Amino acid sequence: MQRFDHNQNHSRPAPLKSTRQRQVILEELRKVTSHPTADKVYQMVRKQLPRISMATVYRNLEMMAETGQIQRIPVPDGPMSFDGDISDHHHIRCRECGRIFDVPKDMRVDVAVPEELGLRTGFDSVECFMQFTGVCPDCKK
Amino acid sequence: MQRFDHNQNHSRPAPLKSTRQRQVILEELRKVTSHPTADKVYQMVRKQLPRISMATVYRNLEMMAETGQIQRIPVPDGPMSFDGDISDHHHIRCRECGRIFDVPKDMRVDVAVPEELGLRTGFDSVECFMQFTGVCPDCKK
DNA sequence: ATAAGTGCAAACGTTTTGCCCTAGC
DNA sequence: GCTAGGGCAAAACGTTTGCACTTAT
Repeated sequence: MQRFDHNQNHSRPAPLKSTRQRQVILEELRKVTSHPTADKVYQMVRKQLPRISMATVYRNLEMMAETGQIQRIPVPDGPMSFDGDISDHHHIRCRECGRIFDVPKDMRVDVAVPEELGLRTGFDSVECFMQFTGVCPDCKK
Repeated sequence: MQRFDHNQNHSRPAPLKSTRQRQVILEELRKVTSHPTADKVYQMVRKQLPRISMATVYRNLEMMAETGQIQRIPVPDGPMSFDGDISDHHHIRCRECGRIFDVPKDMRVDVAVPEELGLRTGFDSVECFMQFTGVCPDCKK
């Protein structure tokens, strides 16, 4: 089934139990800058919790995104990536190697646009998903 | 396997044969404004070509995107959509019903950003994928 | 004790593939 | 006649779900 709403700001109630799985997932995600996919997170936490399942990883990533503890980074035409850094920033993805890097959000971008767009299209609560791509310094060779 | 490059501007050689399947797919895509997914395109062309297969639809959509005859619209967290209108414009997607609408590209958006970003990140040929979301007039009720 | 959370395996929706057949050139 | 392209079925991929078991509260 198709899910249309990938907005992460609908905060849901915080989890009721504190589990080792959750702790490790969040820890690992916060200690890297690599914006891993669910599968990468699974590989990372498996070193500490060899019996953890993918389902648990997915369930917790989803929950953490909805409670605002992590950020989801939808990758057009690729698997979802995750970011333990929830500060407001952009991402730039290398078209060669696929790696995602942070971009500080201090530029004159997408600022006045959503309101203007709402007026012109009749849409409510307009948001803008934006992702930069390019060829990273490493891949320039 | 993961595909990182969803850029549609790497024009590949034009197809060698003209087939009925190709004609119908392109026709149908050009006659609607609804930005259908591959499955929707399949349903559309099946009325004229009941024996066509999904594989053919996917193969042709990919080829047409790479030869610049159609546009791919990656939908974050949803199936790829397609647009027979290849003129330069943005899209806005309703978070309630999932429909995609056109937005004219005449706003002061993403203009000077890529160059500046290149300087600041060391990336080459920076591009910006941008997609707006909101609640469409119909879904406001 | 209870119910939230886990692991496992199976299912899901989307997209791709291999193989053999069909049909444009 | 040659080979690009098609149909079919199966596989691949990322993700979700049902269910019985475990564990934090």
